[in-house]
Amino acid sequence: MDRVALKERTREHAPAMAARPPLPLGQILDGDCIEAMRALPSASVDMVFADPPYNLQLGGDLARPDGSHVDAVTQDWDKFDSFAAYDAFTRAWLAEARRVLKPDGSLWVIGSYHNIFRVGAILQDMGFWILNDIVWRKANPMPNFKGTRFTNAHETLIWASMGEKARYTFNYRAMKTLNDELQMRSDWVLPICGGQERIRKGGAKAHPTQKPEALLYRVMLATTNKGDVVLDPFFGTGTTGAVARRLGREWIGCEREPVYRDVARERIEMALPLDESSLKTMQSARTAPKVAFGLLVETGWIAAGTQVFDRKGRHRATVRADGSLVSGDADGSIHGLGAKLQGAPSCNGWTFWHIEHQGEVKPVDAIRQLYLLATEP
Amino acid sequence: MDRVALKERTREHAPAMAARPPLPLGQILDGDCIEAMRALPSASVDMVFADPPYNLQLGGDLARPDGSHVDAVTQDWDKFDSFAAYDAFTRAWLAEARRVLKPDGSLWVIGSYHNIFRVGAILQDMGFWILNDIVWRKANPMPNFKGTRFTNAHETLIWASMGEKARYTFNYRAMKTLNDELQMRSDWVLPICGGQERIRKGGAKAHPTQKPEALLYRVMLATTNKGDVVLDPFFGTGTTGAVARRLGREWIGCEREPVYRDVARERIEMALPLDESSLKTMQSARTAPKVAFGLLVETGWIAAGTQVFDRKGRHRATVRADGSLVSGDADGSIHGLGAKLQGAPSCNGWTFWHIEHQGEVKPVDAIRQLYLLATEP
DNA sequence: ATTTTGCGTGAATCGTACG
DNA sequence: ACGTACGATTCACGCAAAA
Repeated sequence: MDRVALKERTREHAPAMAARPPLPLGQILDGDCIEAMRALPSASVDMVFADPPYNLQLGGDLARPDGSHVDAVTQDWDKFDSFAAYDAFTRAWLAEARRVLKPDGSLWVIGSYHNIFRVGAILQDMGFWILNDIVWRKANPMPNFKGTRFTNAHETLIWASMGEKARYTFNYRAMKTLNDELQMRSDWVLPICGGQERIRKGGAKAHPTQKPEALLYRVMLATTNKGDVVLDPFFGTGTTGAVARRLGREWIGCEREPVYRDVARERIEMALPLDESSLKTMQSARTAPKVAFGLLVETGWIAAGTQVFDRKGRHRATVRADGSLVSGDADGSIHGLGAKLQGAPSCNGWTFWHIEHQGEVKPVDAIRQLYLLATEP
Repeated sequence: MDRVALKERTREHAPAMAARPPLPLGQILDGDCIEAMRALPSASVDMVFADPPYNLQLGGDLARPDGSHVDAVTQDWDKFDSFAAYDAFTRAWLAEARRVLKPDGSLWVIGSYHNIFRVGAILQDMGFWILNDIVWRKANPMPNFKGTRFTNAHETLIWASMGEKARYTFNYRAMKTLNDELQMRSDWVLPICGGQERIRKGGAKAHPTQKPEALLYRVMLATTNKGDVVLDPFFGTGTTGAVARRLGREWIGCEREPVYRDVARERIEMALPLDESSLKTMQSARTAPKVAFGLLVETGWIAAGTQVFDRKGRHRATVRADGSLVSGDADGSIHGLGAKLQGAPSCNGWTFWHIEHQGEVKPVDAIRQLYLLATEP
């Protein structure tokens, strides 16, 4: 895995070499996240992923043109008296996040224009060093029903290290493989969380702001390594925990609503960890084609760990988490490995590799077509 | 054109009713932008578009509000001090921008993750109300050569009104037309400025951060009207002026570098204004000529006594001679009765009620459109 | 069984004029 | 500063019901 930049030496993060309290791995801590984080030792986690309240400040009710009611975020946890109050809250949880992060760890925060500018400025003031801002471009956002503004079709994530000179983890090669051999950009197109993935209780959504697993998948695959500890101070229904388990990362959550904690625990229990070979991500350079095979893995159209094979059954391979394939000692992109196994100069992996899908054997290109049909036109 | 929300009345923006200094339209003001803006009358411009310096370490570009120089010589410079200086500079120019903006005017700022979070938080603190954050997704960004981060493939714009209750201009219909009859979203894909458009002096680019005209075109078309005054405090090579001229908007620039001023003047002179007919944009119903339902009855397009019904045939009503509807005991306007029968708080009668016209079932809005077509000058 | 149509819904700062 | 009346406004996706 890639380690970038020099190791930062700061007194505040010198690891305590004496006996340290054990980390509550795989646990959801009860109560206020700031209090909960205080119970954790300093410099002990590799990543913090935070989806704090956005402080939306919504007005009255909103109706669609057809008269139906928009189910808005009206929860108390999103209410703050003023920008100053929100800022104080933000400083408090960020300070704890900074304390528990290892010097080489990194921070992710997601937000919208309501809060993200404040969060970004505060974390800069605290010494965090912004590495990228990432735009999650929603494939299917809610429209602006009244025609008063531009459709609010994205959210923003900030990725920051502990300081300008800090090392941090960035799995460049895995990201490039995931993006079909093009550098991963700062704008990610992903659908919002809906369908089977959206957790419902009695027909209603269990949590108003559940994030898609594909988003966390990319975040974690890009900036943590297997076995790393990921802390989510605003755990909600546990998307972070579910993805961490799938990707072989350790996790700790904080969540003060008992209902969300229950939902999260049940959900994470059902998340199946990927096996060892699927988790190994590409380490070296390869060459390959166009529409990302990795995107199909990330979005769950093809699960990591899935077996693929050629039409005559002479070659088999396993899909890894970053969209690469592994077959015995050999690995590569769908195209590279196909060529290697056949001893051919090149291979169109999309038509070479097949998959069993709904009881039928289909080329993986068929899955791509399904994805394209479902997302593009 | 659309005006949204109530007119804000604040003392700070009460227009001076006495003689006002004339606006220096079509001029590039010399010197520091904060000083230059001080020469402009309060509440006099409709839009401010600002592309402030991004890089916090451009010591030469940073001056404190009192004019003193920000010392940025030492390599190990104090981040907090530099952020504070940048914030002071930002507050100073935003305060002047706020003073010169009309109560119904709006502000645009473009930036990257280096500065946009600070700018956004500060403008919120000053009372500006964020309407959208817009992501300019670069079609052709510079790659990340070292492979240490995600390719930084976007910049962020903030669009803000003078306050929560302020009116602002948003040409919804023009944007929808521009976007192939779909609502314009908050993510815009546009190429960076290059090729013929990129101004060069002796082979080298004349300005390091020249923005594409397409970006300003969309900004101005969306949020100003013909004849509006647009102020750009960081004029550079005058993209704002060139697009303003093309779109029939007035402009004022501030730029302290003589070289940029010369380039901008020459460039804007060559920009050809569009003719009147090209400038006419699609109007929303809100601003299109109003047609009362009663007028259609009065003029015989819909006869009194005609039966109207909702699309699913659950409700029927009869048109009365005064343009009201009656259904059993209930009556009212097309909107009021529609709402009443559905038990809804409101209803768009134009699309709710249908009529049989030439053997087809059509919303009554279709008849209004026919009327408009037939009576259009 | 397969295709078409209908309907519900998603982190939303979502109206204006005139009494 | 209210209240009240008028009237303008939606995209993509998942799933269920119907054809």
